[in-house]
Amino acid sequence: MLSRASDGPPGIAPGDMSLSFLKGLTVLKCFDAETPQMSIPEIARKSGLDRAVVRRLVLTLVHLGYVRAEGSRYALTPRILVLAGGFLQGRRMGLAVQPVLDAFAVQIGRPLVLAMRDGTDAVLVAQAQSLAVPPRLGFTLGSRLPLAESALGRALLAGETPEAARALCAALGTGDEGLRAVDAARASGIATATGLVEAGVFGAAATVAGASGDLAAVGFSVHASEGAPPDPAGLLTAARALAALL
Amino acid sequence: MLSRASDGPPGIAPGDMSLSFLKGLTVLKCFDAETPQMSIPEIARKSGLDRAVVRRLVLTLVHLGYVRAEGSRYALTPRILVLAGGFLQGRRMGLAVQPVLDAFAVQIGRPLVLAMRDGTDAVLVAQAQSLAVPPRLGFTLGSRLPLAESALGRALLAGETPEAARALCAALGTGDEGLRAVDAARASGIATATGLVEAGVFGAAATVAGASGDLAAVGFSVHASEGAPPDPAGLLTAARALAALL
DNA sequence: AGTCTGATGTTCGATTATCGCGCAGATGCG
DNA sequence: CGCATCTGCGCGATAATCGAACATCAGACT
Repeated sequence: MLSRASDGPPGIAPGDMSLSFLKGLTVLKCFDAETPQMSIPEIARKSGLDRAVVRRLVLTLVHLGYVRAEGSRYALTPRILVLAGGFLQGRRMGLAVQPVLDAFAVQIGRPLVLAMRDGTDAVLVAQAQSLAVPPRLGFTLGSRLPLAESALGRALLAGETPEAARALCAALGTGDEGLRAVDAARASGIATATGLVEAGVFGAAATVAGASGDLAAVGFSVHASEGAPPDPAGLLTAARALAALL
Repeated sequence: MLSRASDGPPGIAPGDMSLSFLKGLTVLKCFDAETPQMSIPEIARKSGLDRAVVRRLVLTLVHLGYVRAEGSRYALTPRILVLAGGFLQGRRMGLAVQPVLDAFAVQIGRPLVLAMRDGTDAVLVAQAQSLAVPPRLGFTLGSRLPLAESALGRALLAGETPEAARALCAALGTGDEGLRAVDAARASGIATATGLVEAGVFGAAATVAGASGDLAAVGFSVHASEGAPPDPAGLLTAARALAALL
């Protein structure tokens, strides 16, 4: 995992990268939902790096304000969100995308989420509530969803070329069902998934082919206990409106 | 700005940090709302680093998937949000905080935001909509607000000890008005600010003294054109509910 | 079209920042 | 108390990094 070796063409020559920076980012991503707070040796075990190396990297993060010491353990600070804000504000998520997402959430009557592909995952990049419906799995910005088993992921795959979608499904080791679901989504415009990410949950999503080249998916999910889901056709309208903004 | 030198006690010895990692993070934070897309020389100018150094650091970010090339310019990818997700999920923002924030946004009738202090700024860490009210300034997670001129910032200062609040106001070079506003907020429980962050906007916030030590502020804002703001007392109830979760 | 200039991309020998072993101290357990 | 294990940290050796200099590119001008 910690490697300057290129895994695929066109790779980046090892001499064209910074090993220390790569290690530093490896340390940074050790802080996650399961382990928000860790000691130096815990980070060393999780990252596979030497304790002394981890110590210098963590102290660098402390110096810059991204991490703070809590006793002999370390945790991320809110400053890490500012890095995310660079992405969100750079793409005008707050100014342009969020109001449209909010309006469609009200119109459709369900909380909506917007996701983009990151490797073989769908990553949440915006969300809107329409009612005080509790998020089912506690998703936040940055939450990952599987590409082949979630409606959002399938909508993202549907937005790729058939070749790219097939390659991604192969990389995921997904069965024919996932690829068929993606093909169906491409044909109908609406991707669905039931009970794959969470038992009893139906999800629907539409592909957002951004005018400036960004690919995203907008969708909602409904638990069986909440009654029948709304007509997903509204997602197509939302997708068209969002496409102009991405 | 790019320095291993310690600015305040207790500092971290230069030998205890990684200069390459520090430079890398300096490059990462160059990507912001104003400059979401930059070339190597542009990043070099903005960061004060040599072009060759920037090139290696940027290619490291490309290799790890945090940045992608768009022609000869580079931009952040959604993967950067996953780092933010580590913070958000580690503090159960999605699972525990968001539903409470959503419920109070409905109850109070205004979109609500939750902020935490980051140095001399307030940083947005969560937000909830009640109606399809467009965010005024396009705020996203990670957006910064001034500590002394915003209701949220003043509520955060009110949650600090009087000594710490005074020191922060001194560091900000704020006038007596800011400090008086903080003192008033500490007394009443509600911080307010009118027309300082944006003309014609009234903001109100309450301090959230988290049970586990986290300090936050919850608040809303209303533009004069939207009519009278709701009674801010609801923020006190929201603050108490959120305090149990932070 | 050709030339010039400034900007940008890239290389590689020199230098220094980084590595990680080994030691000292702390902690927990029998 | 003794022992085993874990953690923090120093410093000589070395590999990673630096950045000057060169190569290439892009745009302006004639």
